[in-house]
Amino acid sequence: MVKITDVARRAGVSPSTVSYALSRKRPISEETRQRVEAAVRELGYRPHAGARALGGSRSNVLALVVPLRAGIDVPVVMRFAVSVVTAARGHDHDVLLLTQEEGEEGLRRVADTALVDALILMDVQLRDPRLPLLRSLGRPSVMIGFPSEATGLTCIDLDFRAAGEACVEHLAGLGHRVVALVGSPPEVYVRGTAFAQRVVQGFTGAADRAGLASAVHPCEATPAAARRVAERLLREQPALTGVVVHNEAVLEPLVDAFARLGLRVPGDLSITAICPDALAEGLRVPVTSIALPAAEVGARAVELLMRKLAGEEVPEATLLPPRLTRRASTGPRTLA
Amino acid sequence: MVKITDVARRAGVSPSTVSYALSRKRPISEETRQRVEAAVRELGYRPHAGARALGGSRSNVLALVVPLRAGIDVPVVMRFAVSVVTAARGHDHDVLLLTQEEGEEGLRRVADTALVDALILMDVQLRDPRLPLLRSLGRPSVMIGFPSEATGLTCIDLDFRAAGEACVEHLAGLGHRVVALVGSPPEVYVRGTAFAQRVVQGFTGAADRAGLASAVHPCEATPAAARRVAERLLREQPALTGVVVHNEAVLEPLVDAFARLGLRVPGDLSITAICPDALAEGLRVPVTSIALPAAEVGARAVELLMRKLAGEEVPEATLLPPRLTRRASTGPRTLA
DNA sequence: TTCGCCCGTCGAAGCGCTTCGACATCGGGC
DNA sequence: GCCCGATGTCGAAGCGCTTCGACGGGCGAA
Repeated sequence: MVKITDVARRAGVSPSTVSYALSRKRPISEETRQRVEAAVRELGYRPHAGARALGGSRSNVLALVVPLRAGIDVPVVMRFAVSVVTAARGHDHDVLLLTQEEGEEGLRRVADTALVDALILMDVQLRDPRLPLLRSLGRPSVMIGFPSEATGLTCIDLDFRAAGEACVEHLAGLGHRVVALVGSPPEVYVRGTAFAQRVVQGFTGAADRAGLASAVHPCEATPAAARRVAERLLREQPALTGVVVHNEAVLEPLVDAFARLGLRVPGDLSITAICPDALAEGLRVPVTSIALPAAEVGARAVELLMRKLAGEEVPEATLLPPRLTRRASTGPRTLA
Repeated sequence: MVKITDVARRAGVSPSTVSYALSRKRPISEETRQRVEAAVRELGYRPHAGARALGGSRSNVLALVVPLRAGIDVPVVMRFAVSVVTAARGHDHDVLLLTQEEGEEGLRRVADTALVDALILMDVQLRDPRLPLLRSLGRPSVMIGFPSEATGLTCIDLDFRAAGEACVEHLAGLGHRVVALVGSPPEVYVRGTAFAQRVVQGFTGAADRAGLASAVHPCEATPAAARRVAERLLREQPALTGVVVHNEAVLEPLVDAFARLGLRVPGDLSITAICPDALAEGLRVPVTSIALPAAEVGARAVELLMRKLAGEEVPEATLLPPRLTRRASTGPRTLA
């Protein structure tokens, strides 16, 4: 193994100079640095990760905790993971993969052994048991998703309020005047899930600003509930022509229910959703939708972590702008 | 941070004794060990990973290289990854996630910096450019999948020959006397892909042993090709009642083609496949199939690596027994 | 000219752990 | 009763890197 002293000898300098030349933590003359870099190249020098971590108290490794739970969209998780790894490499860091299963003990372990410098958590729960731990870990962390109470921590996610707004604005732009939001199950709002409420706020606010008539309907995650909501919508808002769905589980049954009620999409009814692209694309009528920008979230999460590692202050909450993908389910209001 | 000297002081022994007590690399009296362990618990001691790696020249980290390429079945990859992480944790190791994108340079980097002790590669190509690198890396590695030439390396995968056999035996057991294999595209056989040829060998051998009439049909990965193969099968083997499909891309079109030709499954034709469970389950007629046992492959890969790290010799090739899942697509031969 | 300063470099002291050799103690075999 | 080999423990020497303090030389200011 070639070590720093070998490089030093070859370049005719001391080991500390080599270290400084490579880390640029102290001024080194251009000429000396050139010689050092040449020696590094010629010898194929690679600093020993363990030694570096021990000496410099930085391992240059991030922990990424991925969820396993049922109901998780695996391809989305994978996209997060890949974007995190790629972004981390861009900052000269590697990524250690932890499974949710390892739980708090796993987090504590990798943090306490200084195996990692910082952590990224995915699939954060509203009342996530790991929050107090994160606060006391003594290492920077970023959560992908928003728990109900995250003071002192850092979160990043899609801006669900803007997503709600974007859906409404899209419909308004197509001429729709009466819209409805089919939302999450009632208990989600009761628990105060941040992202669900944000959607409602965005939806309602945008509808008001655009002068649309609007209504919000929470909906259980069952096909039967979807059917009931569909019927109720038509009864209570006979002039309804635009629907926003923020409830993955009922999107398909809801579309079916509308069809069974004799409504054509988008002829009679335009539908937009906030859901994974795969779901929106796979339906009989592909649905105009806003998806979670996994790649961007991952990259930004890493960036936040790097800034925290550098001692910078970062915002507690980062919200990413939604992007709406037009598909077959939305069209201009037809004046029947 | 609590360090080994703190533990030593508390337990009233020297640091080296603590080290030996914990690693059990030298005999330590039961009583002393108890005291050391108590001190560890009371102080919440965690050995510093970097120091450990530096002192002991073992980082206790494995690298896992996951594929990104198009056409990759992401959930399957994820299942591999999770099983590798879980198995690694069972051996007190962590897992560093590398993306295929990083390429050979990434492998060299994590190996040369001693960030990892050993490597696991997924999605191995037949003539994988990384093979010579693996041989020269000076660290143990295991490949999931078989390249065409892997002397001196270690591979593990599903036993595709046995999978071919199992399909035939299942059909033979149901009374079928004339069977066909719809295989991979011709060029796959031309290139000598190990796993494709193994399936053919297993299929043919088992058919011969069972006294069945059999034929093998390579098939391009297009719906049109699937239709052509379906027609040809019926023309050339009029008495055909059993089909084995080893070509994910054409399974669905092939089933459709048979339906369009007026054959009912499994009434007229029994079909088995070697493909991911999700695909087999998702078809109109769920297909009896043999899937890649991702969890087991991952766990075994880690085990092989651990044995190599321990200096043991391990077999170059490990083949896992296939397991056939019965679904609706196979039934007894009906004597029309 | 001299003082003080900054630039560029060096030497040495760790970082926290493992491991090697040494040493003391204790039995058992002759 | 003595020697020898286990057995159990200790001290010290690294592992390869970073970093701190120091130092010499050059330069601008006084």
